[in-house]
Amino acid sequence: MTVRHLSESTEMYLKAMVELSDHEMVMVPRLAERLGVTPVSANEMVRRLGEQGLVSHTPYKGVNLTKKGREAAVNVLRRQRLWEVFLHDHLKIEWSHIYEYACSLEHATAPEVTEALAAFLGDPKTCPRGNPIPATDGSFKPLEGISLGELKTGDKARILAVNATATDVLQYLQERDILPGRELRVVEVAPLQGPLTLEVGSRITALGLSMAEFVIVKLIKS
Amino acid sequence: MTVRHLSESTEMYLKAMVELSDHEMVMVPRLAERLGVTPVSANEMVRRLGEQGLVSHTPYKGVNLTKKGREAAVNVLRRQRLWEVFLHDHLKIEWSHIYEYACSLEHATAPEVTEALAAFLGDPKTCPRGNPIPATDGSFKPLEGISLGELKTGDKARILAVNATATDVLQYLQERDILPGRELRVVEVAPLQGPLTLEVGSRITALGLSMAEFVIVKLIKS
DNA sequence: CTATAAAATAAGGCTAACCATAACATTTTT
DNA sequence: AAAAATGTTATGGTTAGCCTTATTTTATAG
Ligand SMILES: [Mn+2]
Ligand SMILES: [Mn+2]
Ligand SMILES: [Mn+2]
Ligand SMILES: [Mn+2]
Repeated sequence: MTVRHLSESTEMYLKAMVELSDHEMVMVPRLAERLGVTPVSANEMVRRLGEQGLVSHTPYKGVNLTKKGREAAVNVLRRQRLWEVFLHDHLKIEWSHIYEYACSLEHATAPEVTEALAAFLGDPKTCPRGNPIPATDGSFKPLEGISLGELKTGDKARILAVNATATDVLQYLQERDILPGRELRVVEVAPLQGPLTLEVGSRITALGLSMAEFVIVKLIKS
Repeated sequence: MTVRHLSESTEMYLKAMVELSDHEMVMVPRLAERLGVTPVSANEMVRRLGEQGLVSHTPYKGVNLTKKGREAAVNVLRRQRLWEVFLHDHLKIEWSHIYEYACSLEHATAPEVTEALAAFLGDPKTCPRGNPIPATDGSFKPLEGISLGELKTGDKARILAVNATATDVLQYLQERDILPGRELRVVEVAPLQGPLTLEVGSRITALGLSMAEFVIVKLIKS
């Protein structure tokens, strides 16, 4: 019954599932990509997670989290985002590095430490990448935003969150001032999956579609 | 040349070696006890550590750290003790739990995080268990104290450090106010490895020899 | 110097996560 | 309906860390 200690790998699979698509089914090869393993390895792991009652897999349809799995996953998210706040606000670690470091610490954090950290930080509601921090009971309101990649030429929007995880991608975005809170305007959308041209604070930047997928925005004016 | 990422297990073996006896040789079965593994497993691990140039093992004489191994070990100590300070002073985690929690976090802490944490904490010199915190370059002055088990009846001493690691042992000591900074007097030393009777702050406590070994004191008056 | 205790090694096993390569099943596209 | 693309499974590996049981080697105490 009690959720005994889950391995780092297990926690990363579960977290990847909420990050990729909360509640919807995820194809196993998508999980594999996100986690940097082969589809065969991801299938093996999904079988193990299934045996532990953390996920359910319908072949050719996808995997999703069970109640138990989702609880564990959301708890990992909580730990990760609390550490992100600490690393950013208190340790003054560079924004583009905090995800990576928090992603290590999250697996080494006991419940008592998690709750003490939350209290120390003043129960923050948002992490530096713009995402909501789940409460102790697992509740959190997902962002009501759309991907930057869905905007059309001329649209104006405010950046809500940046969901990239790779440090180099985060650094690339940080250098271009594509950060939570910033406002932007879509100057042009190139055809054929081409790049977006953006104006962010009087600065013009081109951004590939795959990177734009990571940026969650709220439309201000279309 | 560069010390790439060492596994948690590797770091724990190295740390155990400095904790058990800095610079002196350690018998492999002593390491095994400290780490809670069988002597066979410890021997296997020592072989692997030897292959990586972290330790050198002379059969029937003992193991010791190489320069490279000691550097890595001391760095683990630094991380551990910095986290202990954070957990104790900022998160207000109960004293008897901080070793255990810091012992998880230490392996998940990148150099940049370690240094930022040290700066945040104001470069503390001592951890809540009384031990010195090694500097970035690995330097630290070991405590010049003796084990509480070496005291004689009538001796007065001040507790410098408590080197226990098991949470239940730490809790036992905490309950009896056997903490760094406290002063005590040895009321009686029972013969045949028997317990010590101590007076700690007007309170009389009996303490087994094996626990007394964990307590490092400075003799005030004999 | 020999008996005993302690340390080490040999041998065989286990599990969690990974890998590659190949075969197979299903869905999607044409 | 067939072809192509995608997802899954089968098979056989690897590595790090653990385990047990049995044997061998060395140190040490009498
Ligand atoms: Mn992680
Ligand atoms: Mn540890
Ligand atoms: Mn073997
Ligand atoms: Mn197999």
